[in-house]
Amino acid sequence: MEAIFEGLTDAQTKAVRHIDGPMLILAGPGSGKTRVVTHRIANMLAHGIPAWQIAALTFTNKAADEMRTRVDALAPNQPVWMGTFHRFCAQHLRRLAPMVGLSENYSIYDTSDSKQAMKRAIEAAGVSTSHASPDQIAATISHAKNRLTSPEMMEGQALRPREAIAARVYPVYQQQLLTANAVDFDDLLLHIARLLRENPEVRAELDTRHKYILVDEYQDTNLAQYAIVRALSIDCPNLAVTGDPDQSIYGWRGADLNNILDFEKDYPSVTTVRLEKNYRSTPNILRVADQLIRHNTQRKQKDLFTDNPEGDAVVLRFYDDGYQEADEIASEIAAAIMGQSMRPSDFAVFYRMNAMTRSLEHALRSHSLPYQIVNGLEFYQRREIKDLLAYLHLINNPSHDVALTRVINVPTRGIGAKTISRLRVFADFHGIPMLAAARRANEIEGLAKRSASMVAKFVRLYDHLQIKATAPLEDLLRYLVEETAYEAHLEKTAVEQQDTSPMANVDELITAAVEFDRQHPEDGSLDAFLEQVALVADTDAFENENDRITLMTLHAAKGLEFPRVFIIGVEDDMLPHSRSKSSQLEVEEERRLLFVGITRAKEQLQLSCCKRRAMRGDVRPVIPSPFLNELPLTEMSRVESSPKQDWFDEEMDQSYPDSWDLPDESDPQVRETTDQNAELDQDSDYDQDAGNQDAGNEQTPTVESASTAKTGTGSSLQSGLQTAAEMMAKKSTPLSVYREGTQVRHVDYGDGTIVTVSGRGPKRIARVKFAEEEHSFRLAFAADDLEVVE
DNA sequence: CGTCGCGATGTTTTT
DNA sequence: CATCGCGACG
Repeated sequence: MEAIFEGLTDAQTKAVRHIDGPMLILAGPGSGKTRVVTHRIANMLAHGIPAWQIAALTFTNKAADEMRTRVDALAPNQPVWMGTFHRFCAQHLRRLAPMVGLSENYSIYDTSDSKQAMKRAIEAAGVSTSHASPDQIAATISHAKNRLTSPEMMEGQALRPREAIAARVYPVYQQQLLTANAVDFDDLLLHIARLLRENPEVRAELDTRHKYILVDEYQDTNLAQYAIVRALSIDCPNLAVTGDPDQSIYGWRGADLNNILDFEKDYPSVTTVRLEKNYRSTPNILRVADQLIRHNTQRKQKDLFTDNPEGDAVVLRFYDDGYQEADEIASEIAAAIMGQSMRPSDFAVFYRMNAMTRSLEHALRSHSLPYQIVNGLEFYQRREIKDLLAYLHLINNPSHDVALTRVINVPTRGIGAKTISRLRVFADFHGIPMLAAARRANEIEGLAKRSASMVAKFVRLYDHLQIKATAPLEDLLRYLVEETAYEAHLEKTAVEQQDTSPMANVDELITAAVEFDRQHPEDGSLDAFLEQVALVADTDAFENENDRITLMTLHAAKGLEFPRVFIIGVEDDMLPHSRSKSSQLEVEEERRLLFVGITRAKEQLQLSCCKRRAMRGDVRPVIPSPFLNELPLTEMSRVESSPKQDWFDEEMDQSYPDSWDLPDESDPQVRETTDQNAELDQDSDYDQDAGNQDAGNEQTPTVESASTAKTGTGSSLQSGLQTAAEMMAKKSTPLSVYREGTQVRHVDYGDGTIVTVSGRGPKRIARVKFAEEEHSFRLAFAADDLEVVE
């Protein structure tokens, strides 16, 4: 009990002590919010509240995992429910499915699935896509769902042309989802929200069941999520929400800032706690963040303060182009790891768009620096993975039309587009799933005898696979690969250019399945596995515990912290993004996005901006982000790039005016600070090398320092770390000891022999035969667990 | 029916 | 630049 309150401030203690009744925790960045929430849960448990009555809803899996880990440390093995809103809904919907016209084994369509379904619905609705693309229609419908608008409601109110078009597709799309026994991401929330509203018994039951509810990042909730939380807090209004209006960055997804701004009105008896003291960042960093966010109007003024030491000035850095930006950041990180004994995991690079990782990856790799890209998709986007998952989906839910369409001719079995289209039309006409239509292939007019028999053959294969539906996942997957001759298909259709062998990915999927079986011995059903895959993406698949530089979008950065942060591409049309400049509200959200990025940094922060950037093929001049002018430039360290001496640059430089500078040069304050900073640069001790070189007139100092750093760091890493990027260094790598026939020992499985090794680089996978079983290991991650036996 | 290659096309952020 | 969709050919 003592430990629960140890070292907390008064405000924190107040929040942790609070048990019954509504509470609003306004938590600035780095104010120990997670600490408060987890300690509060521990305190509730200590007061005898049953763990199963507590549910903590988060926005991302990452946040839920973090919370779980920290609660476990305080109160081990308590069945407190922690997870995302979507998972929460998915689990309740399993049980309640029949009430909304679904079966328990319903499928969750991911974004690409629903895109497919959307296209089909658009076609079936006879809507032309010349005025609105499928993506736009999908976005409009998604938005409607997030506002709890049903197809009928939309018909009555549709005003704008785009909405009118979407309103015609919406009911068709929804009906097709129902027929497919499927839901999209939005439906998970929508179905539950409607159930709670329309069904008092269900509402009352769940309200009591989840007597204590915590919501994290409340500023990011949309109307559907708001309605859910509200409905669960009527009889038992023990709702505690945490959030920060300044960190609301999901407006585009329907998040409504008013949910948090009006919380005190919704729950008049609320206890409000403000956590304003920052434990994370230096005053330098906080002042920059504070100055920036003050330019927003949609906010509650908050005073951020800290006891931390002053630290280094925030750096505002200009580079010639994205390549230089990436390369110099890599050099700087390499130098810091070498000279200041920093670790790769101390660094993070944030950017507005996923597309900006290319040059970074290249640079980090050439510096032999280990990194990880926190990015959804990737693995689950791969063709072979999607194929196999589609089979699993279809086995689990015979109505999954998107999955059927994907696999019916994979491997090719003579069922072409025409046949598929006939099946679809027949299915639509009878309102049945396509697999059911396939079973009645002989009834379909105009279907060639040959095609019909191919379809029949596929149905037989399906029924054959179906037998194994309840087997352990590993068995099922292996059986599936075997029976469909999938490996042969992969070889036949191999695209010789990938650095990863498709079969290695298949092995990895099997490994994931084995892992899932192991972690869920009781409920390890196919259903649960697919749900997990659908709701996780692989954002948090491999990230904790490995010592790597983190690359991620500003959105993904929320909730995290790093000693040293680089934010790249702080440029106009990038941040704010060109598509988010149409309204003041959108620009404010972009500003909050930068605010979130800045406040992730604990010790050092650099914002950078290029003079030109390669975008979709050609190089274009860049205007610095208008946000830069909102920062306290006088106290920041401004570093210009050293112009390279080659014809290309000279030519390019001529196309830029000498006065190239931040926008709005008429502002006298900016001019002044700019000049002052020219001096500051020379004194800056943030990075001695870079500072001196950039201030001086030497010819190619930057290049020089980069190459020094490269070799130096490479060797230091060789001795210390085992990482994916390190393996990519062309010659002898530590992991090369893993070959076919190598004897290894594993902590859990004992002694074994490597049977095969496949894939290259970070995806290199070894298949190991142990006494009783075989397992695949992604060497980059498992090397520590696989000890080589002499 | 299947595959290949071309041209056109469009690029934010995520459960 | 990269993917996607479509059209022509085998």
